[in-house]
This record gives sequence, C-alpha cells and structure tokens, in this order.
Amino acid sequence: MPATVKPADAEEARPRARGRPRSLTSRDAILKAARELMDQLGPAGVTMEAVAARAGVGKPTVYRWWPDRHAVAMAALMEAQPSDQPAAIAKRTRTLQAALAQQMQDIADTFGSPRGRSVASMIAASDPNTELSKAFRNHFVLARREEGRGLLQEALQRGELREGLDLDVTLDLLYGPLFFRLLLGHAPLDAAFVKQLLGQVLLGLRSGDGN
Amino acid sequence: MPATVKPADAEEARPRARGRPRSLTSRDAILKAARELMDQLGPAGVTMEAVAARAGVGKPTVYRWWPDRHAVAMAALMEAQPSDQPAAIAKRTRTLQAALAQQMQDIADTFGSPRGRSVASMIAASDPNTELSKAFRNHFVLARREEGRGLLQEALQRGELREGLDLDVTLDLLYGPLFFRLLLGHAPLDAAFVKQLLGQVLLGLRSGDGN
Amino acid sequence: MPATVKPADAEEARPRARGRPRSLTSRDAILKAARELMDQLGPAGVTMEAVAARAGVGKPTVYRWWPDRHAVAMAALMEAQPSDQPAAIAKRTRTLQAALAQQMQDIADTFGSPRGRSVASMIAASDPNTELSKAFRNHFVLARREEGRGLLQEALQRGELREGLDLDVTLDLLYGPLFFRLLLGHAPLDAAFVKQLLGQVLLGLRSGDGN
Amino acid sequence: MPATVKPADAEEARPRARGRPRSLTSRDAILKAARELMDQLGPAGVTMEAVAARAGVGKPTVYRWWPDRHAVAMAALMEAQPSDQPAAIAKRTRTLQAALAQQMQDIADTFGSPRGRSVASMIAASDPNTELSKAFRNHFVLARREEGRGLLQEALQRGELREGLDLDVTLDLLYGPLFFRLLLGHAPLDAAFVKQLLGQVLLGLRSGDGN
DNA sequence: GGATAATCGAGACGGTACGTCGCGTCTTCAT
DNA sequence: ATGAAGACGCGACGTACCGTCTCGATTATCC
Repeated sequence: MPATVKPADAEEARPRARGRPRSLTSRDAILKAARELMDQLGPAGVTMEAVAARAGVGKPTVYRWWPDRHAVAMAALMEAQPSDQPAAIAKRTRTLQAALAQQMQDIADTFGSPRGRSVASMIAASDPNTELSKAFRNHFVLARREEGRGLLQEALQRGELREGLDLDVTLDLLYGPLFFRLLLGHAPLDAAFVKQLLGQVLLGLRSGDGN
Repeated sequence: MPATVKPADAEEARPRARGRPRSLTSRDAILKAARELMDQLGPAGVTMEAVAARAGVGKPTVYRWWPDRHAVAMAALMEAQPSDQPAAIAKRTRTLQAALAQQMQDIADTFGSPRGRSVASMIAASDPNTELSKAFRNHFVLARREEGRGLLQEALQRGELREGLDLDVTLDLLYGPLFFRLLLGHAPLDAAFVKQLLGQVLLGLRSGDGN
Repeated sequence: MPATVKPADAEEARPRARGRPRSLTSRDAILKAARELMDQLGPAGVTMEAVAARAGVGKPTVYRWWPDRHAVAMAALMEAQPSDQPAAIAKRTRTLQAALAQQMQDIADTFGSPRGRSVASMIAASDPNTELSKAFRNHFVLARREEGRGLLQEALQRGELREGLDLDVTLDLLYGPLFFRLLLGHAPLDAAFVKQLLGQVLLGLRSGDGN
Repeated sequence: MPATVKPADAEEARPRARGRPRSLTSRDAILKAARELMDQLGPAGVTMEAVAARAGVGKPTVYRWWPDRHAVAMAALMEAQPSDQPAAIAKRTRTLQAALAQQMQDIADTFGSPRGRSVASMIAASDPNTELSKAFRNHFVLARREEGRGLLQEALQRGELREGLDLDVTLDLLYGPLFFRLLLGHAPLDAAFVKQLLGQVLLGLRSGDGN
C-alpha cells in the first residue's frame, strides 16, 4: 500500500487531472533523500531544506506532496519498510509459540535499529489525530499486531486455545510488553524475555477462564 | 526530588557564592510558564522565548537553570505532578487485583489528559540516553511500575502467587498493554479492559509454571 | 501602432504558419488583466501568475507573447493609452503658449493619476537599454516632447521665435521641469506653475541670443 | 546625517535602552555589502540573503535595522555619498554661471556612473510616500537643487538677477532638464548642453519680467 | 478528410528570495 | 555575580513568483 497522502486510486473516473502530472521521479528522490538523512542524522535531520537539496528538487515540490516535515519523514519510513512477508513466511511452518517468538524477535530487531528508534520517536511525537499519523502507527505497529491475530485465530481453529478468548486483550498482552521495553528501555529485550513473555501469556490461553 | 539537572546541593561547604544569588522566584515562574504553555499549546509550544517572555525573565536566566528546551519542559511536567500517594493510599485497603485495577485506572486517567499526552510524547521523542530523559521516564512510568512491584511482593508474601515468578516480566505484562493502548489508541482504555487484562495476567500467576 | 513587442507583420511571405494560430482573444484578455492589476496593486502587482490567472489563460500563453513581466506591464500600459489626439486637436486652435499650456496640463493630469505614477515608475525602473524600454519611454514621454517640437516649429515659421534656436534644448527646458516635479513631487504641479514655466522659457525664445 | 531609520538622537533623555545595544559593526558591514552588491549586480542584486551572507550577518539582523530590501539599498547609497562639499567649495570662487555649470556637470557625472543609474532607478521605483523615499530623493536630488538656490540667492543679493524672481520655478528650470536627459537618455548630456541650458535660463533672469 | 502541428488551459517543475521564528550565545546596564 | 533585556549569528520554516516543461484537448492548415 503506497505511502502517498492521496492514494484515492479508486478505479472509477478520476478525470485525469489537468496540467502536468506530478513527477514520480521527484517523489522518489525526495523519499530517498529523507531516508538517507534519517539514517545519518536522525529524525531531527530531516529538514525540508536538506531533503530538497539532497533530492535535487525545489522546496515547493516537496510541499506539493506532503504538508510538512513530519509527513515527509513518515512517508519515507513507510516506503522504506513495506511491512510484509517476514512473519508471513514463518507463519505456517511452526507452532504458535515458535511463530510468535520469531515475529516478536523480528520486531525487536527492527525497532532496535537506529531507523526503528526513529520510527518509535515519530510515533510518539506526531499529532495522534491526523490521518497520516494513524496510518504510520498502523503500518509499523498495528499491522504486526494483526499478524499476531492471524496466528491466534489459526490456533483457535486447531483447538489449541480455549473458546471465548478476547483476542484484542490477548494481542495487547503480547505486543504491549514488547513495545513497552522497546520504548522505556528499562530491561533487556532478549530471547529470554520473549520466551518468558510468551510462556506466561499462552499459559492463560489454554484452559480455564481469565475472569 | 527536585527536577533540576544539577541538584548539587550537597550540604557541604559551598562557599556562599559571591554576587547576587539565583532567584528561586524566577525558577518557579519559569516552570509555571512552561506548564501553562504545555497545557495550552502542547509540547511544541514550550519554546524558550515564549517561556522567558511569559515568566517575565531573560532567556539567559532560563539557560542558567536548564540546558535546553526539552529540559525545561520535562522539569515543568515533573514538578507539576509529584508521582506520589495516590496508589499508596489505596495499597493496603484492597485485594491485589483491586489495588492494581485502581492504580491502572488512575494511570489511564492521568495519561488520558492533555498533559498526560504531552508526557507520553516527550518520553518517546527525547533522546533516550540522557540522564534527564531517564529521570523523566522513571518519574512518570517506571515509578508506577515499581508501585506494582510492591503490591506483587506483598501478595507473594501472603502466598497468593506462586513461587519463582519473574516479577519484571509480570510487571511488563501488566503495564505494557496499558501504555500500549495509551500510546497507540487502537482500542478503548476502559474499566472492562483493565479487568480483562488483570484477569488474564493474574490467572497465570496463581499456579502451575509459566515456562 | 500596436503595442506588441514583435509586430513583425511585414506583409511579405510569412508562409501562413501551420498549426493553430495564436488567439487574439487571449492576448487582449492578458493585457486587460495586466491593466486591472496595475491599477489595483501598482506595478509590483503585475505578476505573471496573477495576470495569467485573472485572464483565464495559461502562463506559457503569456510568455508566448511577451518575454517577461516587465514587457507585459509595458504593453498593457501602452495599449491602454494610445498617446494620440488630445494635443493634436488643440494644436491649431490657440497661440503657442496656450497650446503648450494645455498640453502640459494634460500631461500633468495623465501622470498624476495612479496609472501615470505606474508609468513613471516603470520608466525609471526598467533597464534603459532594451528596445522595449526605449519604445515605452518614447511612447509616454518623448512623443509628447515631439508634439511640442511641432508646435515650436510652427511658431518658428510664423516668425514668433528667434532664429537659430536649439530646439532640443528648448524642448527639454519645457518638459524637463514638468517631469521633474512629477517624479520628485517637491512642489505643486498646478496651473500657476505651468504658466510661470512657460513664461520664463518663452521669454528667452523671442529675441536676443541665449549664449 | 546618518541614514538610519530612527535617528531620534535628540540629545535629551533617551533612557539608554535596555538590553544589548545594536552592533554598529554589523550595521556598517551590511551597508558595505549592499553597496558592493549594488555596484556589481545593480539594484536587483541587493537581496536580503546576499547582503546578509556577504556581510557575515544573520538575516534577522538586517531586518532589525531596515524593514525591507529597498530600505537597505537606499541606506547604503545614502551612506556612500554624503552629498556634501563638492559645490560648496566651488561656490564662492566663480561667477554664478560658472558655479552652476560646474555643479551641473558634477551631477551629470555622478548620475552617469553605474551607481548613479542605480540611484535614479530607485528613486522612481520606490513608493514615493514613505519617509525613507522622501529622504532619499532629498538626499540625492533636492539637496543639489538647494545648493543651486544658495547660488541664486547670492547672485540676487549682488543685483545680478532681477527682483521678484520665482526661485522654485527657476530651480526646476535648471535642474529639471538635467535630470530629464539623465533619465530619458534621448540626447547627450555634455558640456555643450549644460552651456546652452544655462544660457537660455539665465537670459530670462537678468531683466524684464517672466510673465 | 485525415494527418500534422502549433496553440490552448492547466499546473508541476527546479529555483531564488521572501520575511518570520526559534535556537543558544553574548553584551549591556541595573541590582 | 546575577538579574532582565534584547541583539547577535545561524538555520529552518512555509509562501510567492520566476520562467520552463509537460500534459491532454483544441483548432487550424496541408496533403
């Protein structure tokens, strides 16, 4: 799913806007420049002037695509990491616990990187009410949570989990602690933690009731 | 615990510095101004110029106390909310589950407020490695988590929880999902959620092993 | 005589260019828009974007007719005021002094208007070496001076003026002070001034020599 | 007399403004930079960015002293040429005609230079109603005209000129044609012209009446 | 009559400069 | 020495126009 501000590509009419079409080349150059600045200087380095200069583009062209520097940075990060296959590959080959463990470790690795830190800091710094901010959170965090929902539902169908489980609470029980440690950094985020976390959560999912 | 970067008020010598002493009045006026700006304009509104102007203070005076705008903002927020008694009062009067539920609901209320949103956004936006940032995270999040540790330890001594419990994982299991929903806002953070959350977590704490 | 930069309509071949011919409707709309902007906002308001937008025309269409914004503004002003009959009508009906007085008052009125101020400011602001600039100066100022030359020559033939008069100096003696006050605004430009001016100048033209 | 916008140096109170005083060093560097740009690139080259960069000064500092680019350019030109002694020296040593001839040739030389062209173009391009614009016109043009008034008054006292002369008209009669040719460029501005001009004007001043 | 070609409106393009705001530092006088 | 005041160099902001280009659509001439 593209990171543009106006996807709007419902296949209907869309009367082939008048005038010169926007240059996708410019758009890509802008996002590439933003990504490089993000990696080299962090989120604060993604200034409109630096992005435009590095992309070989006029500042107004950047503003034609995105309304401000936060939007450019978010679009660059979203385009950089498609949020795709990694877990999907592993999905079917393991047990629920193994699949979740792998995905969570993958998330930890991703967010442990400098670019991941940038993502985290932008999630919290941006106005949470804008559409772009929601899309960004969805892209980087909630999409992973939805992968987990898929894994849980399969396990549910296999009868490995008890009926009547509140999936949303369970998902937060899995991913909440993960991002909590990522953001706070008060304790290590290693394989042992993931194992313990999964163990405690899954224990409560197998039998009995959680009330 | 003061919010200044340099407490340094070790009671020893301190040769009664020459010249005019720093005005505590100024300090308080600065923090008050910062708090007001934070409430009215959000974290981005806490600029040094605005703070100094509103406090009726010169900019260098602000810089004499804190090194940059983030520090002023953090100090203002920390001074505003002492992170004290609320849970302490309730501690002894209820069951573990009830005490935790009350504290968590209290946290949710606190962070649901505009000022709480500011706190959350500053946590994620600030450089996580600075001392001030650590103090800030500790003040607003980890201190609450430590309150929970106290509650769990009491329950442990009462034999309500199984031995060998990994308290750190358990604490993240409790507070992680809470802050996860606070930050992401993907699902409501109401009493039902708190109840479900506590139910699922405590279920795994009572018997059996979590491995 | 049209105000376009490229009249070039030498009646010869001109192989009746292929393709769609330029729209005179557009041309007129552009000049009309430029005139309106000039009147409402002054010379600085005559921007290519505003002209094109107000004329309901694409920017390249404007550039197809004129090379830059100055040219458009000058063309608009020149087209607006044909520099014609006013004095021509009066020419024959009066004495030299009366005819000059009327023309000069007419010039003063013209240049005293907002549009006249625009003309004056463009004369001085434009690069004096371009062809267009020369045509513009000629249209608005020197053409009037040439009218005066005609009046003087008639008077010369009637024997009202002494022989050997340097007409160019005399013309500048008449029109120089007029435009001087117009541009500098240091003193009123009223009928009394015109009368005084003509009196002093013509005094020197009647007899004796000016050496 | 300085070119600052706020001279206001009436020697009275002026309570020694609070805060850091403005740096005259910066002011001078700005004006010097503006002058150099004016000489090298013409009036259009005097952009705020270029001035600030060349002066080694921040843009806001330039705006602290002058409100816009025109003001900077005018101040630079006024500071560059003090509009002083030249004629004053010659004043007493010659006849009226010789003194005027020298001054007028001096004016022609001054305004014939590139910098003089810039001055002329700025006079006509600037909003004639602002205080700065008036000061500018006064500095470069009317001050010279006033020198001429002095010369005429001396001649008047010596009895060289007839009584009842309208000095203002006479002055415009002298300087108007000069600036007319300067601005329009339709005829040479050489010694012969100056001689002819003075001859015709002075002829009318000696005897008879100009009505 | 169908191809060809220059024009049309529209509007995005790379740029330059605008005038503003905030940073964190420095310099002044008054306390 | 510290207080407030405020100017300093700096750098980024977001906007306005510049003059050029690239679209699809239109309108004429030429084959």
